[in-house]
Amino acid sequence: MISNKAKYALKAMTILAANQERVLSAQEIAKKGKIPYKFLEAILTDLKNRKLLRSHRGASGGYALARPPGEMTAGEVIRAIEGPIAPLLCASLTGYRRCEDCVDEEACAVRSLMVDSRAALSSVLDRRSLAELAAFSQLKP
Amino acid sequence: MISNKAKYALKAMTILAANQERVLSAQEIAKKGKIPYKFLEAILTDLKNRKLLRSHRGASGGYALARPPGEMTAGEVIRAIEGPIAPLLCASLTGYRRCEDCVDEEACAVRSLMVDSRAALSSVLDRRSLAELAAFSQLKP
DNA sequence: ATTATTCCTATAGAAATAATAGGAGTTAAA
DNA sequence: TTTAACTCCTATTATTTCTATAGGAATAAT
Ligand code: FES
Ligand code: FES
Repeated sequence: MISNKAKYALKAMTILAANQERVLSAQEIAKKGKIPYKFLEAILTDLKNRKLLRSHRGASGGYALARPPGEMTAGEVIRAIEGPIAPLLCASLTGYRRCEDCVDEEACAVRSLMVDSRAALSSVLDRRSLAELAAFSQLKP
Repeated sequence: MISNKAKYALKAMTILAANQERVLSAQEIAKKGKIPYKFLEAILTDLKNRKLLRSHRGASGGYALARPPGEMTAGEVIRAIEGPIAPLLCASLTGYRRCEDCVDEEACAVRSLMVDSRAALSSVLDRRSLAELAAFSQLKP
């Protein structure tokens, strides 16, 4: 289970991808995505610090994707907010950490299960681009 | 990311599957898996209440799998401890719940992504039996 | 100037996580 | 029949994470 925060982040990024030509204000995104405004602000700041968004201050400012939506993936967004997608750190590529309680990692059945889970998850999250998400959301306009 | 609790549950179930012939005490499992004893006790109680384990009280008592390890899956264990494996409830089969903030679920790109993620995860977790986990852990004895 | 924005810091309640503690009840074996 | 090894039950607690909310300073277009 992912947090609301990650879900809102994905929604916001999808909305931005679907309006790639314009800069959207946090207010606009909050309204379109039914996301609590102040919470969204914090999320957008995170995404900006992680270099997934660019921001423009002042009147008619707002947020825009840092790169073309075809080159950004859902996995990146989730990692930016939640950290590694592997169910256990011992199975993570991006945030590996040893399990104190497992003597032999190579022989650990739980780890092997989680390595496979990570791969399965990654095959979905790291292959789906924001462009695809935006396209899907416009199937029913 | 899953909780320590779920990880310990998987380890405990794997240990039990690898010693299918005997009844193991919580102490024994705690030692073999390097799991905090009192914490493990609570976990085993959960697994028993969810009918994944059978317990025998008193001297030479302990815990044993409720069914043959070939017929129990990692997915069952995780669901018993963590609840649904879908990243969002709107994408869950076992614990479906509507998203308040999404107007049209069918057109929601985030949901579609999570439906696919759930399927990918399930294809690993619901296909791996405890017997397989036990076998793996004995590759290096 | 005015207004619409991002940006920054601080706060905070609620829930989940990860245990620990102590003891009551059960059962097999000595 | 005692005793030791167990499960089982009920609390308690510290820490962290989640999910926001509040208020105002900095910035930029008009
Ligand atoms: S090595 Fe991480 S669960 Fe065993
Ligand atoms: S319906 Fe659940 S995220 Fe949109």
